[in-house]
Amino acid sequence: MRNKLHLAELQLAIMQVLWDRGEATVAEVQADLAESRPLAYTTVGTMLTKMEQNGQVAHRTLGRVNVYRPAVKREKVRRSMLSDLAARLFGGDVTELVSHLLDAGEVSPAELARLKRLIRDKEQELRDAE
Amino acid sequence: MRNKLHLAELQLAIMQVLWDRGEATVAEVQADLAESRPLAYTTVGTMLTKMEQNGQVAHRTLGRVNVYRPAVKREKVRRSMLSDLAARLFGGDVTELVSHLLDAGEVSPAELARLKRLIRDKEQELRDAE
DNA sequence: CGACTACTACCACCACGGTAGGAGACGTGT
DNA sequence: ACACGTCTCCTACCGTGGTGGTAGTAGTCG
Repeated sequence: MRNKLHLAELQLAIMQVLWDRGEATVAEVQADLAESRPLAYTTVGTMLTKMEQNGQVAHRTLGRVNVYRPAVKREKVRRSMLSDLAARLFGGDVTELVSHLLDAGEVSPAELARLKRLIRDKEQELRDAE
Repeated sequence: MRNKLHLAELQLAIMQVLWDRGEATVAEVQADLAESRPLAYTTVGTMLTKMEQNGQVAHRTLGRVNVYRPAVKREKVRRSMLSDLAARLFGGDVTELVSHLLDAGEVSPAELARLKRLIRDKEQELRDAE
């Protein structure tokens, strides 16, 4: 039984739409997804239904249209999937992970600066907690 | 057609064993996995076969035993899966990602220090490249 | 030699993500 | 009143990850 917080490819894409819009009809989701991945209307509908069964989205009926909304929090999913990957792929070694991130990705100097501040804040936080 | 660098749950666990040991027989993989997930010998064997078809592992026959070895580099997989997740889940926003990592996980002060140095190095690297 | 054991190879099967077609309900413009 | 377009719902299908049984084969030991 799959964890509700683990989202597959398309599911995640759909959730992004819902998170961004707050709620959306099948047509709206399909429209938003159309450029990156053109899908049949029914495909989106089916997926939404399955995701509702999984407890990942919920819907209310407005007139005769279903309006879907997220049933899991973006933050929760992010945290869950990320720490999952961190554990599985890096054995929880955060440093290794970030190192790969820096090597592989486009990290702008501005981002580096923000990262530095982030870490400083975290250090402060840990000190305060003591 | 799935990317060879995208590994599912069990596949990843198996790869970890192979990466750690360099190469291993089915029995060895099964033994290493036994504690975290007890699996039938045949399950491991089948999975290895499928992974060979996927080009993720290769094997040589030693006597009458198959010895499997990784056919993809740990670094490659890490980089690929990580940046994949970064893109899909955080829209490429590395700062957001690291922020979640710090909030969610156990980050020791020592790790924070290492992270700081990591970023400093990266900044230096970018400056030098200019 | 004959029984045991350790493996591999082949096959079956389920769950689920992903994809979509077709049926049927219903509001709307002419 | 009717044809149209729009929506939902049901059904189906494929690929693949994951799980394991069965059978055959090749060494090993009393």
